[in-house]
Amino acid sequence: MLARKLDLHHRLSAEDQSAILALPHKIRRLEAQSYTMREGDRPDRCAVLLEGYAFRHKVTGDGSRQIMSINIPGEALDFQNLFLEESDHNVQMLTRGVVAEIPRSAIEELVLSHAEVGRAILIASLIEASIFREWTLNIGRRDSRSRIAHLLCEFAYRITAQRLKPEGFYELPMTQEQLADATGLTAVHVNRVLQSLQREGLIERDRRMIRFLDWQAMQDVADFNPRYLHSPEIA
Amino acid sequence: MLARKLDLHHRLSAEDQSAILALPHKIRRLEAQSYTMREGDRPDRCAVLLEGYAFRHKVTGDGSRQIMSINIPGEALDFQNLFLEESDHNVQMLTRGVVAEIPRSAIEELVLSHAEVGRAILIASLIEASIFREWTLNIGRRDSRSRIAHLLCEFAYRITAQRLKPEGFYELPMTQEQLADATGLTAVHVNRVLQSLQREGLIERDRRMIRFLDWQAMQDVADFNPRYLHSPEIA
DNA sequence: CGTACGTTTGATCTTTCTCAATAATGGTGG
DNA sequence: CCACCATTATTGAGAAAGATCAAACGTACG
Repeated sequence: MLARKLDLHHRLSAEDQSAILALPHKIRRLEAQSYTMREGDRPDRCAVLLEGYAFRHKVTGDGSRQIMSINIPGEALDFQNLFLEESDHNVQMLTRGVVAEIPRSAIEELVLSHAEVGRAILIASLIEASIFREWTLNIGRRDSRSRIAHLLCEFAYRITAQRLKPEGFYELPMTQEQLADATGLTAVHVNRVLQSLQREGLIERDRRMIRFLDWQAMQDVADFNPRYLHSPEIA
Repeated sequence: MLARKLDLHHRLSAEDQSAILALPHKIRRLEAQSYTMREGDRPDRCAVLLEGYAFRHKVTGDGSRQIMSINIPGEALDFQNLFLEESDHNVQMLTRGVVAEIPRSAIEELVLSHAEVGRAILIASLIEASIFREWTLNIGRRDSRSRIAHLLCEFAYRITAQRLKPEGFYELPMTQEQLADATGLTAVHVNRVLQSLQREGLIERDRRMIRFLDWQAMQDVADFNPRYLHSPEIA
């Protein structure tokens, strides 16, 4: 279950794979909104997301929230924290879901005894860092229309690469307020932009389902180039 | 020279230290604005910054630039790229400076033979990722005043922690246009905000020199909490 | 079937951008 | 050392994107 799902973007030997498989872990079912890590916590375990979606966020002193990334099934939620003393951000479930929790000590040992696994964890962490950089560009330098389109493209691309997407449409399990917190906008403005994308025939919406009517046009509006995802697969 | 400067935020054994010391490298003097890495390049070496300042940035399709971080002496510039196939961003010198260039292959071997060094590189990369996240929060959720104050605080804090700062003031080697590209603002607005911080007696400026007149007040304006820097030292 | 949460709409306000002009500054060649 | 040129900083006026506030409308779920 664990090794089949854990996506490390890096080929591992059978021996390394079975070392991962042998990792002690506890399967845990989580409700939407529950935290797997809070800013200030000492990380003592790593959750691997098996089902459902999660997100990372931080909050300013005056209480506004910025979401810094979305996590999809197959991704480890806590590599960003596990090797540091103290978490600098929150990790929260977007939907209900299932995680496998691995004790920190087991991973520490694995990394020291299996250098290639350490390398794989480094690579996965660096790819996430690349996503953070793209989000900084997105929020700092694109207008609201491109920003939102970019988020939609990234999500569609990633779930497609992970073979989680059925057929031209998908569920984006985020409220408009969460979308706003991910793009540095307000929920009201997100609502208006979504409506305008719909009016122009780029997407269709039903509830939280999004259907792309023109993938190429969306990519153009979004200024989306998947290079930063460092994905071996093609969408 | 190399190991004395390379700052890895992680204690290493004498054996690991001397392995780093033994790394083949070439000292190179670089002019301001010169690139050490461009988006799309295959990373084949890692530059360690010995003198001067550098920055990371990306450019949107319509040509606007977003700076994602500043690097100061002692930091490795290319851990973010070295373990991936293709660079997803540019790294450029802010000032003239000196770097030590280490071949990728030498680092790859070192990481596989010295697991603790690999761990140190992972930690350094994760700290940089934490800085990316804080910048996303800064740009997405703080107003222009806090944003700029935050950048000034971070820079002051980091050069202080690295013992590069002389005495209450320091040179921030950035034009107002670069400051704008780092904060998601325009140069004109940066100019006005700097003047207002000065008018209110928070900072003094002379050329690119910045003097903090009230460190606590600046931290308050900036909503600056150094936790995200994961720095062992105290400022 | 009521309540809490999320979405949509309209009106108005503010921050920040844009455009354009002027003033300083720094570095360079003579 | 000085004149010149390119870059950077500063200022003002007007425009625009997105925020804010407030209310109404839907919808899911207990």
